[in-house]
Amino acid sequence: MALEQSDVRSRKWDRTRAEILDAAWELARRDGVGAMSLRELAARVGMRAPSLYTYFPSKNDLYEAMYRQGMQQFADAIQDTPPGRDARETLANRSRTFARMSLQDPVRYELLFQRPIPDFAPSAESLDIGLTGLAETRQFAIEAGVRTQAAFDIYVSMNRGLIEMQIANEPGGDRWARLIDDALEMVVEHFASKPQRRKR
Amino acid sequence: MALEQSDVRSRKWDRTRAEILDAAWELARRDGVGAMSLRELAARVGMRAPSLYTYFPSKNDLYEAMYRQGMQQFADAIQDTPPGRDARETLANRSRTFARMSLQDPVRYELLFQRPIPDFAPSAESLDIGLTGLAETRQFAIEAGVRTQAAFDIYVSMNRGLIEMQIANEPGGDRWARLIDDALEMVVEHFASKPQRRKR
DNA sequence: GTCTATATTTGGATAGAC
DNA sequence: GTCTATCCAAATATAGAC
Repeated sequence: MALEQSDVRSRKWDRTRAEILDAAWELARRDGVGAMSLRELAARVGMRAPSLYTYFPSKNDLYEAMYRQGMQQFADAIQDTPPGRDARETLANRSRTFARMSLQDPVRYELLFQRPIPDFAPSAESLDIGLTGLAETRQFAIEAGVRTQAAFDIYVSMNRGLIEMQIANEPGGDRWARLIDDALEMVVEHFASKPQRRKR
Repeated sequence: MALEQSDVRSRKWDRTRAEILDAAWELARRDGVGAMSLRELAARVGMRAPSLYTYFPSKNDLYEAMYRQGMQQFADAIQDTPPGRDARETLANRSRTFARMSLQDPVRYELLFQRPIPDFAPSAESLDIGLTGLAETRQFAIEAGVRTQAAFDIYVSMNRGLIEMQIANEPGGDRWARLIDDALEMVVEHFASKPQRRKR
């Protein structure tokens, strides 16, 4: 069954759009996400700047597409993480995946979890992409004995703290990254080994 | 004993410079440290942009002055932190001071501990300002039972993680900030209550 | 020391021809 | 869809008068 012409056209359009997006990530990795210019981005895909507007109505829409794609990559990776023999292992595996994804591409981490561009705010729809995986992870944490929201917040902050120290102070190294497993196990052990009170 | 005329002049120059620096912090707090323009900064102190060059040779020199000042404020606050009854309390007090300073002015935190401006790198001299206080804190940590560099890195990362989660997700709130004391105590307890092996 | 005027660069975005 | 040409805004920084 032959494709409609409009389908062919839109598939080409999609491919070009994806190519621009790839080039945008490359450029962001080189110069920082805030220092990316449409002129240079266009040059990288063999175009002039105005042609980009065929694919993205504005620069913020480009950021939005990058944000959504990055968020989707995180969500996919988290949900593709193999479960362990118990909830505690599954939680550890997911945390490792999050750390690996973060360290693998610090610029993506920056765009998703810090606020590097003052004028850009991701859409609620894009923000939602990660919520399902996060809710699942929270359930594994509960099963692993990290029961309260506060305990889970500490757990997540421990992971994030080591990741951000690694990225900020020694990108590409492992001084902080190599501590992640032990540090997270410490948190789980702390909360799992004793009953948690609801209030203090 | 009368001041030399050159002293009078330089004191006025110092005052104006300090006034510009204050206005720069105000502006950075409002717009973000990367979105600060010299035109608006000048307007805030009743000047035109070119006049600022009498006090700062370039915008990067202004950033450098801000960085140094912010670093000095952190160093002073840390070293003015009252000691506790033992090393563990002193360590906790210092960590609380660091967190309080961070949350009190997130833009200062950002300038000092993240890299918000791609073209700006602080001088080695400015970076050194915090080193003495950090080395002292490390000593208190050792006395408190947080002996290895890795253990101290985890301790610091726990504090930083909670601070950054608070700033990034809920500036002005306390969802993560209120967990700092307990989380840091958990880390100290973990390392202090058992002998630490040098390697794993 | 401060000003006006301006150089220079760079950015996002649009108009309209092809 | 892509281009050239251009607009418009904003930024840092400098020259030279006062």
